[in-house]
Amino acid sequence: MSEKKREIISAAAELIHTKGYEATKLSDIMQASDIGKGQFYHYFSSKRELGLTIVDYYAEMWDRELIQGVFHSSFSAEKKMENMLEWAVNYHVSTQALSGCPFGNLAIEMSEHDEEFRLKINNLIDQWINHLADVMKDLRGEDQALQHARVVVAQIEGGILLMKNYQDISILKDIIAMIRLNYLDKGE
Amino acid sequence: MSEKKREIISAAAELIHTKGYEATKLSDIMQASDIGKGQFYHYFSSKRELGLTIVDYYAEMWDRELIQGVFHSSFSAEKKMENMLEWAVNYHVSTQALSGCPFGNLAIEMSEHDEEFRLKINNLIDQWINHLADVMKDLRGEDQALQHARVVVAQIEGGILLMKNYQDISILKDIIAMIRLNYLDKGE
Amino acid sequence: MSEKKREIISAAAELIHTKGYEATKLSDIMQASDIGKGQFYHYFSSKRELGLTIVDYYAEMWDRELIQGVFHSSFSAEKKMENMLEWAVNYHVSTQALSGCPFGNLAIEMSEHDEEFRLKINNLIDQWINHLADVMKDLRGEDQALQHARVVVAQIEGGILLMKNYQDISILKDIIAMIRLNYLDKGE
Amino acid sequence: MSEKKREIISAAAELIHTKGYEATKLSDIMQASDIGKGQFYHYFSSKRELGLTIVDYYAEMWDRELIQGVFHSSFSAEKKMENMLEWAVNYHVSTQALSGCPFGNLAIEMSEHDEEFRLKINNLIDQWINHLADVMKDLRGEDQALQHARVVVAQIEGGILLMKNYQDISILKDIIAMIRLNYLDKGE
DNA sequence: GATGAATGAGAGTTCATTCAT
DNA sequence: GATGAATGAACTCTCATTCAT
Repeated sequence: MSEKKREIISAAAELIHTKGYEATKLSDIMQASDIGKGQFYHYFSSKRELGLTIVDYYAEMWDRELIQGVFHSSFSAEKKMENMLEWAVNYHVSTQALSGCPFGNLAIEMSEHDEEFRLKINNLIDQWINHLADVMKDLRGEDQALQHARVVVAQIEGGILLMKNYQDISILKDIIAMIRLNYLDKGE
Repeated sequence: MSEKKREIISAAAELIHTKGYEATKLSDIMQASDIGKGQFYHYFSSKRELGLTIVDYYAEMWDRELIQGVFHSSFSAEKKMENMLEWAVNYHVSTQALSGCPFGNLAIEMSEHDEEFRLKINNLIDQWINHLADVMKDLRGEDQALQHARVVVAQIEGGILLMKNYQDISILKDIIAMIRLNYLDKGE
Repeated sequence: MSEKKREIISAAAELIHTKGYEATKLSDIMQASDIGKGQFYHYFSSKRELGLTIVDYYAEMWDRELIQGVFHSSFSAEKKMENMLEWAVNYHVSTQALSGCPFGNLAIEMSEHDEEFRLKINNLIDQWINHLADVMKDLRGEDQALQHARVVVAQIEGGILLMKNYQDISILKDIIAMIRLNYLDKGE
Repeated sequence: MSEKKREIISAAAELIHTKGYEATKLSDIMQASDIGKGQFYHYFSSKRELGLTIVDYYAEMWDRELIQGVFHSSFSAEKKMENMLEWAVNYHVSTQALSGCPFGNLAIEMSEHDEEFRLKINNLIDQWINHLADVMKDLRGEDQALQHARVVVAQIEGGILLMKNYQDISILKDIIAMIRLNYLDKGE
């Protein structure tokens, strides 16, 4: 993939993360990645195609950081869970972004009226939940492992939503802390 | 408030709930509420003002159904919690809408770049959390009541997000069931 | 129909007559009828809809001048034929337009890839041929009346094509004269 | 001329025949002849130059099939006329194309606003008419030979126009049959 | 209080053409 | 001789908003 295409994707990803898909205009993207109209359409056939490519771009990051970096690591279940929680918070701390979850936002904006977006995003979320369910099995046995995984993911995504609405990252930190308390520090 | 204005608000609220604020066009609203351009601008000075009015409209519903109907009722803390959970699920069951949470969606779409929207929505969420914190105090003592309230709200909002992305209401039902298990059926 | 809409139609009809449908740009139409983009789309939902409306506009003229004015007149068959030929030449003489036949041009441009255009135009041509076939029956009996009607229409449309390519109206006049000779002055 | 250039010309000729000059985009041509932007501009300096080249390409075919193949043959005038009529119908039968006459279409689309196109096409048509006039002289004497030639060409081109608008080749066949009847089977 | 015509900036997209490699 | 990235004007169309009646 050409350098320029990558540049467009990452500039657009950031814009869409911040403003949403619909509110991000092609002109914003062109300005942010310093290209003209023609060049944009040289690389992408439409704004929607760019949007879908961005989801793929998140999917790669996701796979690298979460699936490979956390779940496929050789750490213990406890440590995996801990790393996942840290990773979730750190993303928002490091970017100082109070924009929320990049694909959580897209999930809400696109799921109902664009099936292709929905499925791509759902694939990410479903992977997350399933890998977490495996960790749950190690942590607390087979019983309701999937349900607990869903609860944790919901809690994180909901926590990010609250953080965004309060524009205060400590809200998310607190909620993540509660997950830790509930699933990791139980017996202590 | 004139009947027509109310009609516009409720038609627009539904559209925005489904498609989002940005993706809902004035023309959609005019068509859905059967009015012309002139009449719209007679009642509202701008699309944004309508949007803000819609948040107020949700605030009324909110106050009626959740604050008065649940938290200010004379039921026990357990029953209040139970009713709140039922109310949360029922909204999505009854409307068969897989559109998600009307103001949760707006929170994500608007919080970062429109402070007035953010504050209005935050007011609703904050009320919810604070009233729930009171219930928590009754249920399980002062300790971390606010944190637990936030966790529950996050879990519900996150559950709705997952439900929307899976386009499957059972996801939300399961997550709500887990909250019930965690906070209500503990000792049983 | 509003005056403005009529103005747009007639300005656009002339442009499309001269330059063709595809080569006539919205900006040409806007300039010629002195309107802005918005106003155009207030009256028409698309360029194509305008195009179809223009065919209807020709159909009206057609009905008025040819069907009512010539074929439904109380003249003899000879006189009807004569009037039709005169009308055909006069259109091109009076407008000094060497643009050809307004809907003959469209027939060629649109027939193959836009069925709605094709059918609308075909309706005009078919009416012409059928009314002329009736005149032929009066003139020279039932035998091959339809075939002769088609031949005459083909000769006229083909004559207009030659006229346009030679950019010389005398070509058309000559061909019309030959039709007259063939069908009207036979016995003389 | 390189093989590739010939390929581009024939692919573009077919596209323009079907869709028209304006509606045929460079991208269509590039796709149909499997070349890139650079290669196109290596062989042609512009779309217009390609268009003019295509008329030349038709002129060659024209010369080969009609002028040499029919008019310069050693057949009798009757047989030449007959062969010309057969050739005219066969082109549309064999290609099953209801796209009409390749340069008749161009004549209508281009004659009025591109003098170079007009003259090139006019050259073809004029040759046709003049050669046919010679045949007419043999067939029916000097009297109005040119006029009759024009009428026949007009009838054929008009017949093709009707055929295209009816999307029915039998219309053309019928009209050609009438020419035969009029000029060849007269005395029989 | 209501209508819908008018506005015009800007949306996403197309396209012939140029240019660096 | 060939590639495809880059250009930018122009294209059809959208939209929130204003204005005259």
